[in-house]
Amino acid sequence: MATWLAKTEPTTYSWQKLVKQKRTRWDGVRNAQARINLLAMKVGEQVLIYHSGEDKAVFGIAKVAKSAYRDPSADDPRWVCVDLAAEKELPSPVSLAKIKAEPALKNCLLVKNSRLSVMPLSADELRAILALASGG
DNA sequence: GCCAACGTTGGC
DNA sequence: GCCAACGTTGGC
Repeated sequence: MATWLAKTEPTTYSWQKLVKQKRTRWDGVRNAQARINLLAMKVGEQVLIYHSGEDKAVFGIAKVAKSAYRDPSADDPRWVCVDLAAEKELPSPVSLAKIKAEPALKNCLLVKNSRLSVMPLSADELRAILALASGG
């Protein structure tokens, strides 16, 4: 089972808003590589939600509620979106600084490719982030 | 098909 | 506010 990380600008759409709404359409992704990742998501897979901009931290875990389908917010029918449902909030947010300071996460795409908005996480990377979230 | 110019994202 | 990294566009 794959795990993912999706970025959002909290002023545009935040983890807190997802918790309130319980479920949302994750649309607006306009990057070819991110699109490939969206297409690979399967229902039930976990997606860490990361805030860029002011917060720069992972806040919670969502689950894929609906796999990729045409993004109605795009003119070009090739862009896709998924539906995500809030699953659980991390015990504490994991900041980008902590992620960068953690040797196990040195090569994760969040660090390596700061402009990618939807990316896969390896099992080890997920473990490392969750460990940081519970104070480890 | 190459590459310079430009736009955007996102960290600092 | 700045700039590096990256993607896209358009002239050739």
